[in-house]
Amino acid sequence: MKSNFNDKQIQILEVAETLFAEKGFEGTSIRTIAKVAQINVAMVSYYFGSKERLLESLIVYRTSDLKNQLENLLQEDLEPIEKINKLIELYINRINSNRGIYRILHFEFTSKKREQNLQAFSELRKGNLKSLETIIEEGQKKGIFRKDVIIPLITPTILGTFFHFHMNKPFFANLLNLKTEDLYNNYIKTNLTKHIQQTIKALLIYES
Amino acid sequence: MKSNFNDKQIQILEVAETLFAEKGFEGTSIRTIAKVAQINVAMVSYYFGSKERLLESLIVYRTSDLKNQLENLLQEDLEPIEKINKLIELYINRINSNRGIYRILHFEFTSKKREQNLQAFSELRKGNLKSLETIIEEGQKKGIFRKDVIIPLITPTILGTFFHFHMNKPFFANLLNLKTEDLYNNYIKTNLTKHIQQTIKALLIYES
DNA sequence: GTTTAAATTAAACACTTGTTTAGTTTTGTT
DNA sequence: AACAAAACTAAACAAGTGTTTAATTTAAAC
Repeated sequence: MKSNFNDKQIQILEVAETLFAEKGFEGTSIRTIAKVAQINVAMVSYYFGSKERLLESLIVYRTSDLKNQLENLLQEDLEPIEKINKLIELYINRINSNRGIYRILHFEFTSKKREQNLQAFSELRKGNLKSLETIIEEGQKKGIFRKDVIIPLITPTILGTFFHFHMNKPFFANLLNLKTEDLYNNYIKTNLTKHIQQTIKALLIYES
Repeated sequence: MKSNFNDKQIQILEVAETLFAEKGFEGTSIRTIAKVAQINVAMVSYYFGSKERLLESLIVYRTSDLKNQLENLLQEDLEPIEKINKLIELYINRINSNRGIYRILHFEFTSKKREQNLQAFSELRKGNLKSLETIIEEGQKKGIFRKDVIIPLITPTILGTFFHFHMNKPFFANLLNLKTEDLYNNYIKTNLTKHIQQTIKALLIYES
């Protein structure tokens, strides 16, 4: 799929992404975006119409290929628990290397004003949930997974754990002695990912 | 402990809490606060010094009694797993009935500008973590809990799951058919709480 | 009842906000 | 080279921002 945005638009989108993620949507002014992107203030209105529609464009720009990645995973020839582990890894890797946009989504999705604008995002999420359901039902049929788990609550556990950790980065970096960016990223890729996989596996398999 | 704020200040704080939670800190103007609280714009500066220090006061005002609640729980004569379950219930109940301030904390804590102002909050959290550690180590000594869990990552799983659910309220209310506020609240109190308890229990007890 | 301090007010201050306008420059096409 | 469309600009616009000022009202102390 070819991008509908030209070079200049992409330049603006990427600056906006960084700033929105750092200071929030309301906390970022068009003039700041223009200054950092080294363009005239009027260019944002010229290319995107308004600040609000710049945000919408940004979301479209960044969330258009996750769907395929998930569907490919579904097709792979793996045990259900392996698929779950890979799904968790995929989510974390993806969000971790697109921190900006996911932080923005996380922050702005609740705002009632924004609700309707982000409906495309809502559809994406429903699709993702369907993929997860498919995997878990496969495991249940095979008798590996327990049947009394509430599937829609598994995503909050996966993503919520990651986000809560990441949103409180200063706190955990201090607590766990992750002094450099590398140490922090490495902790996510290894320990945090493992913790989430361990948690979901236990939840799906443990019989009380 | 007696509150250091007078009636007028509390009135302002509670209006600010509602508005900050709804529209965010940057998204809320002092003039809006003044209008809703039916006071003059200058009163905020008069009583709190600045908008920023109004936020600090709000945090102090709202998070000063959680510590005791947790310490009382530690003293109770219960099995470790029961203590964990009660701790989860305590967290969710508390955050759920103080949604405003916790949403604000969740949103504003990451902002680099705010980091140092919220240090009191950081100390509170470290204390909470210590309490959780005590309970889990008790369970490990008794041979009930496995020993390879990363304790500091359990809080992110508990709170993250709850927050992720709650921050995406429109999405989950739609998905799970929770049409009224009551249905939504009831779902949190029953299903979501149970899911989190089930998850943490499985994580602590399940042996791979 | 007068004095003194606290509470409250409307107005002004200086500055930032998103957006639009009316030009100017650049680019591509014939 | 001439033209038209696209890209870009500085300036202005109206509205909103947090904070301060100086004046007034209310309350407490004597």
